[in-house]
Amino acid sequence: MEQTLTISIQDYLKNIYELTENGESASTNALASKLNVKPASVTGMVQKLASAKPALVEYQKHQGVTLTDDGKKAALEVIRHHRLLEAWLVQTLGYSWDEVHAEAEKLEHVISEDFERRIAAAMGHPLRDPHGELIPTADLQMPLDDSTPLSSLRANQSGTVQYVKAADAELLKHFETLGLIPEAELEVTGYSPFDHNLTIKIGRKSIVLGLNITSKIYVKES
Amino acid sequence: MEQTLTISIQDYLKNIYELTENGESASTNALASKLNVKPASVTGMVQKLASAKPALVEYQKHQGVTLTDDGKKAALEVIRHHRLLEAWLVQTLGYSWDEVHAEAEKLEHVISEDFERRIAAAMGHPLRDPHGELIPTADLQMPLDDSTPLSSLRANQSGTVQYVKAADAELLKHFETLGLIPEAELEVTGYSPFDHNLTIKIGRKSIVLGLNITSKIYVKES
DNA sequence: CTTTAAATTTAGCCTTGACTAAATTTATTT
DNA sequence: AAATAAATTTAGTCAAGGCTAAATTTAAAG
Repeated sequence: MEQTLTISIQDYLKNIYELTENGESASTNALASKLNVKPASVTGMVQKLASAKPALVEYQKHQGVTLTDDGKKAALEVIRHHRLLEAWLVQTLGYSWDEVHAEAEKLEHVISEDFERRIAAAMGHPLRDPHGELIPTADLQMPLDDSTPLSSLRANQSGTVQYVKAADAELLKHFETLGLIPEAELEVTGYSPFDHNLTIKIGRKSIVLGLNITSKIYVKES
Repeated sequence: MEQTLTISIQDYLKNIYELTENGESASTNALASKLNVKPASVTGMVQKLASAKPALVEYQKHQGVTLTDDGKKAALEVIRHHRLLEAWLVQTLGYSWDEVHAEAEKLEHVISEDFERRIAAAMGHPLRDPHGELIPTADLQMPLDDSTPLSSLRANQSGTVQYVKAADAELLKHFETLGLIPEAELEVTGYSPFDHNLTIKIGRKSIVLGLNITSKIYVKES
């Protein structure tokens, strides 16, 4: 019997935010598997969030959930905490790029606004976390992203890696080995229209990357 | 109707530790008022802790609680977290001496052992927190204290302030104003056997302190 | 030694947020 | 359009960890 640890409202909101970034609404099932909880439990919590004093989500039976403005603010608050913490842990405690996530995941829920301000100021109000993800501003707006997936570049285009979208540490390590880390500069030297593979030059080496990778590396074209 | 926020087991253990440092056992009532919880709730939790897989407390009806070795280890773990965090927050984020407590109170429960090791190492394994309280060692022993209350000194004895035992920020500020902070050096110039007041010289000023203060300032005689 | 007061425990209730199983709705096939 | 499959919701259960009120112990006072 698995111990059934309880998910915070903040986690619900954060995950709804992530699932709805594409404009679609989040399904009960998707949320459930993201949160490691049964769909029925999600339904219950979502109903509660929808009927909270200031409603945090918009919810219609069988139609999925969306965040209200209040809910979105709360979600961005947690995401800001998370990303600032990741940056902070890397910069001051020498955490590696792929170790910070779990620690930030726990701290994000308990730090004060004062703590948030202090670390933001100490780092000079960074725009992106160590993965390159955008950090919501202090007034809880998500900055516009001027990057595109590496997979959208073609031969002779070049750019600077902005961020790397990978959940698991193993993949992150792999990217790091390839040199595909934020700030890295690269140039596309070849494109295979058949399988969408790209040949890129990074530093002094030339490598071929499949779509599974090029769709996860975001670059700013230059 | 007050919202009834739930107290962690760690908080129970930490507070039992503090109440039993004098060798006595902790009463249900004392624990209840420390934790802002009703005595009946304490009884319930204490019974649970006593019958946990490895028992965390020793408990006999109407006799109060004591920590088992396992319970003491868990308590010292949290206390170590708390004190390391206070030191860390003061040193790296410029928190003032009296602001750190609340923040550390929240963080102490969620940081990983890795985080603990990192901040301890970054600070060079400090012995005391910013209040001067001893920090339990990495192997969870409470170091011996070689300090005595200022109230035990007499004329012509002098010492260095080790720590200041005050719960509320207001009192801490007062001590700070007087210059009674860790590392400060002072000399006792007078003693009134009637009311136990001490006249001390600290820096270039001379002040008279009552027992209410001298019993809370701990010094290392020199 | 009683009596009264104070502290503690018991018993039963309430809320939260999970869970399972059954019912219902929506979506997909044929 | 009917039948089946997949997703979602409802209903009822459970464990935690608070709470209150009543019962019981221990301690203090006369």
